[in-house]
Amino acid sequence: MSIDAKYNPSEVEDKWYAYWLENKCFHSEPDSRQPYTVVIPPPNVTGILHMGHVLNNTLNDVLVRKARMDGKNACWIPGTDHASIATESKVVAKLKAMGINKEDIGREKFLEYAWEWKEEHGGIILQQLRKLGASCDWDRTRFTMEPELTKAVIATFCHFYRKGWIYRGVRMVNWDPVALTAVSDDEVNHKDTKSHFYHLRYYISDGNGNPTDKYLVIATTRPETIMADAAICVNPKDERHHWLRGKKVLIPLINREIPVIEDDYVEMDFGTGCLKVTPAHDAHDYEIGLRHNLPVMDIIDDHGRLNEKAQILVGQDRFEARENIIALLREAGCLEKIEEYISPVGYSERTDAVIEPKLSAQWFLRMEDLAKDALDAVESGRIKFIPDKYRNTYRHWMENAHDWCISRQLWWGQRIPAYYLPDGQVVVEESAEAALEAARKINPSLSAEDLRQDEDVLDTWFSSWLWPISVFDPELPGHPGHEPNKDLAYYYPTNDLVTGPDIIFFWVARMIMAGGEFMKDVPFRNVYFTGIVRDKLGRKMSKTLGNSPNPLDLIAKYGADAVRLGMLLCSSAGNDILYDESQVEQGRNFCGKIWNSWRLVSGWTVDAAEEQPETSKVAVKWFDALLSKTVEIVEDHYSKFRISDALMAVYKLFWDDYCSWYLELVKPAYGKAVDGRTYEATVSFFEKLLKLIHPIMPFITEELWQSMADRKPGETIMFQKTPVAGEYDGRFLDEFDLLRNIIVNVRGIRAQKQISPKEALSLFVEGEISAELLPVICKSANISSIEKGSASGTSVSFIVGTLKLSVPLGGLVDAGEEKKKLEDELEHQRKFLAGVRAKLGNSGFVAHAPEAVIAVERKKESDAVARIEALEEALKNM
RNA sequence: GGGAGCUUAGCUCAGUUGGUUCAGAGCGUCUGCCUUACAAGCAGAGGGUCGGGGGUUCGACUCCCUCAGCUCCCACCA
Repeated sequence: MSIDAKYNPSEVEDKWYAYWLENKCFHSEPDSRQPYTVVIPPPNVTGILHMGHVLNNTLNDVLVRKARMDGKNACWIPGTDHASIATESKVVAKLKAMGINKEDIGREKFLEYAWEWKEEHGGIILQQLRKLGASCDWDRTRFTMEPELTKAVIATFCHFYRKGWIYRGVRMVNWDPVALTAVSDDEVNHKDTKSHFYHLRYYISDGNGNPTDKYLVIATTRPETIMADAAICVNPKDERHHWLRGKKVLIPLINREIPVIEDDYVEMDFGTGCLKVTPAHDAHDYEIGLRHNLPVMDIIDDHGRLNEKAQILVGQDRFEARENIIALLREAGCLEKIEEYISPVGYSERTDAVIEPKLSAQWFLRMEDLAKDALDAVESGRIKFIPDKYRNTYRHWMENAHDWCISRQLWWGQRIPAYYLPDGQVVVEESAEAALEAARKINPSLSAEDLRQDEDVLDTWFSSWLWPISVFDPELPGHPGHEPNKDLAYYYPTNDLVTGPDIIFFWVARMIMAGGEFMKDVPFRNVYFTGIVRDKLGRKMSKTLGNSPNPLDLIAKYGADAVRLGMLLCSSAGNDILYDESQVEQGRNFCGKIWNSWRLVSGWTVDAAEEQPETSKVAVKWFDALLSKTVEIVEDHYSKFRISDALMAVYKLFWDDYCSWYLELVKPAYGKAVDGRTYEATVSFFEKLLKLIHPIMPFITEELWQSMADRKPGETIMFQKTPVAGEYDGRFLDEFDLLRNIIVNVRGIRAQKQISPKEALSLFVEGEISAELLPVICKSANISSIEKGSASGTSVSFIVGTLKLSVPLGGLVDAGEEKKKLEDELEHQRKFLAGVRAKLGNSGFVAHAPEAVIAVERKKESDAVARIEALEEALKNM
């Protein structure tokens, strides 16, 4: 677009993205360069872009573009996750709206609908990422449920099964009686709910199943489950209940005999100290049941109704049964009292139904060895977490890792490759054919129809934990002996992973496990944890609050570069992000600044014969040095993943130093031409600045880089080399800073008549700054090297750069006050010196501190000595 | 209940084994400017006893103890 117009992002963004695609700028193949690899945290296939994705993928893209410009072979693998639960529930909802029930149409038909849905809505998010400028290698796009990756998942299951680490067990799941499915722990919302605490009498049995007149009292919120009780439990330390030892009690109404047992789990001061143990309907009770070998009786069906095992109230809903059983208990004289009670109750996130703990057979993967190795990978430093604090969280979890329940009662996902024989035996094989073959070794007469495959699918994370491996070589997971293919050998391990801390266990830890198991190597070197994006009031962004802006609207309004910068401005690793649209405005403003600065320079007329003015010489020398210094700082920030700091350093270099100082200094007077040398330098600076900014703001930098010179077809700023820091004179930079302070001060004095930096500079160089201004300059410029002149103490000399100025002090300094100040300073310096020397004399410090730290201390020591000498000298002369 | 972390300017946050120029940045606010790249701009200014208290030290935003407030993770008490 024309430089004379106002910058309009929407005019250039699609153009350059198409250009990059057309020239295969994102594509990577193994070659002799060093690879830089990242895999995207695969978003849900049917998801749409939200602010969290924007943050995550902007950070990822900055890292990838930076690495690419550093000359590495950058490869960013995009893809999506099939997200069993989320996707299945969306499909179920859609079918429901069409009047179709999942169970009625059956598995095959349902999956057809699901795939149809995926084809229709899947991958929208990947298109949206392009709007953001994400430089993914789209040729390598993967989907966790595509055939190749599914094969990898199944092979992995078989691998661990053969290894003996996968087993079938019983577990308490969160059953949603409305959706008729189990939901994961994090899909359960615990809400404090008003309920009742029912105190019930259980009469002691006489040993023959008949009640005696003695009884104990238990407190429960769920009286409708008493028919499933397996025991009454008390704390062994609870002396109040010692008389119950060895006794049996009778369940009210049905008079079934159950034992009294003892377990530490029971809190003595909660309720009555007696707990009814109902293994089938409470997770803790189930654990107790296991410890004490109690029978399990399940009296609630899938719809939350009492079944025939309950003996009474059969067919009633659990809440209805609760009301009714209270009446029966009251009649039977077993109801002691009812208390009001607030208790946390689990609700299904999706249906808001009260969750029913339900026992069911599940598949588990043993975590013990996997967790140990994965913990070591982080503890040993082979994987770094940014910020480091998440190591604690990680360690805590890994040391207490429970076995991983990998089965899900869903249809959308990889179906568990376990096949049951008619007699209940099970074979696990990669395919139905292989399973039949294996089954025939047990029973040769079996046919394919006799085998029944497990109905459940695998946890989504059981496919995404293979992601960093399977996206390159789907053959390898499950077959650790296989030779990695060319891609995997070249790109693995990946370098950095950018993701949220909420999935540190679900995903990050498990990828580390899979990496250790199949590659004997970590899947990535660094994990950068982003925070949660919140609104400016600190609330989580959510649909119901309506406080989440649509990123695409933002991009349309402000441009992708502005959105990226706005997002990065407030993002330090691991902290939550309080998003505010004003940050995006700031990004837009920065685009405008960059644009307009080139508008200025490109409009200059150049006269090669013109001599370069002194001020321009100084300005060029200064900015060249400052650029080098800033590049060093920026590199340091990037190396420590301080992205927002790197961004801010570049931002200030461009706006404050390049635009406000450099351009103002070299700008030719109105109607005059600029000299050739200054022009060349300016253009070269601008190009370097564009390269520094490109990883953060890819579109505007490409547009300007393309327009500032004739570029060859296919050329792009994406593959230009990051500017490298040259040698520079640090002292000169310091002097110039001093000069800037003085100029600022001169401006302040002459506030009524503002002068340009250039004017101020010449005033100073030509000695036109009057003596009366110097004491003020001295004060504001914080000049440390004030030298007392004559013994009378009436004049000072300033040393600024190579200039030495001397002026009378007049009555500005009180001699007595001054002496006191110097004495105090001397005192301080002596103490300081003693402290530093004590530190240096400490053999432990010298032995363990790095060389650089010791050097700093030595520098402090010599500086302090010099200061003390100077102060002593000054005091002597007063 | 168990674990982790946070508290620095009006807001959002930096502050790298305690050290002199370490009390900072960005935004916002206030003041003055439509100066021919840019009012989405330019030039300036003000603003914090670093949550409270105590301790260690020559010296503490930094280390220790304690109190208060907030956040997150895990478990959710029959």
